[in-house]
Amino acid sequence: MPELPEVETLRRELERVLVGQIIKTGKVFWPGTVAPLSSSAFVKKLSGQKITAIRRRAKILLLSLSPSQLTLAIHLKLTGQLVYHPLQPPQRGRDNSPLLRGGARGGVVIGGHPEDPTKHTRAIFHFTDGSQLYFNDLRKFGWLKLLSSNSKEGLLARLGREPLSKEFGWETFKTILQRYPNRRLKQTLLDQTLIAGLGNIYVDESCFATRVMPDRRVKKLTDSEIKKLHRAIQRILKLAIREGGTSARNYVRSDGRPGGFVPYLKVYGRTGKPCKNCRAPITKVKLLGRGTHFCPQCQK
DNA sequence: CACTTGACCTGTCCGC
DNA sequence: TGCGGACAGGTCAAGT
Repeated sequence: MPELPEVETLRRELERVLVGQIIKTGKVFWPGTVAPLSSSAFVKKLSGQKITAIRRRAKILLLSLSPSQLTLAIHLKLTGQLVYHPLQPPQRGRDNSPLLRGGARGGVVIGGHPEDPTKHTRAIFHFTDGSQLYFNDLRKFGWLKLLSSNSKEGLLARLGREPLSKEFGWETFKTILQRYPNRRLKQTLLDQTLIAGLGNIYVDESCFATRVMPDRRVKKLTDSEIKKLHRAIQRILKLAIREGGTSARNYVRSDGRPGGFVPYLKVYGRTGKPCKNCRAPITKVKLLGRGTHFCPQCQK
């Protein structure tokens, strides 16, 4: 679920609160999340490191660390979350009763943090100012990797164009599409080695906005449709970023609140509901092994 | 090359 | 109520 707009939303939010922070320590609850390093090696390498920058490439977050010069790469895959808990200032008055400290289930932890790890918390980072970053991941597909400069290059080498970059003009987009003329449009749009950052939601939405069926052979697209699709992809991604992403299922922003793009969805997750353009019921089929939503009347 | 299946996982939902 | 199965959908590997 986290696609480019969701990861970019997190990048912007975390950049504000994490750059300059020093990692005091960490805890790993599911070793697979940090493989191939052991949990202890992972924590040891991170401890004492300062976060100097947070970038994004495709759906990957890249945290630059100093002085090690390593990069912490984070992929949320389907259900990953990064939730930041700022330090809660100690409170006074009756709420400060020791009885509430680390108290019973549902109790507030005064001067601590709003939540204990959930059963889906796979790792926690503790910063020297007392704040924490939780990595939650229901399905355990997400990962955290500590990379040298070389291994980082290796990881990023195969990724295609950033769809919101200056280099992604419509002519470039056309060239990319023509690379595999016999493919279905959806397959090329999802191919991270060609275009980096689109996922199932924004592909279906972009196809609807262009009034094109996702299973169209790429070579059958007209120039006018390619231009329209190019504009639609950029417009939808930008709007979704502005809205903080799409919380269709698990995704939340770094403060735990959902993104605001769901009301803008025209086809994704609207199976059987009337098309917002023509009232025909939105149809869902399986294409390339993925749930694929479209309007049978509007899209050709 | 196009396309499918399975693997990695756990939760929700639906029909019986 | 529980139980089995489909489904969610990012990515890669392996097979047809």
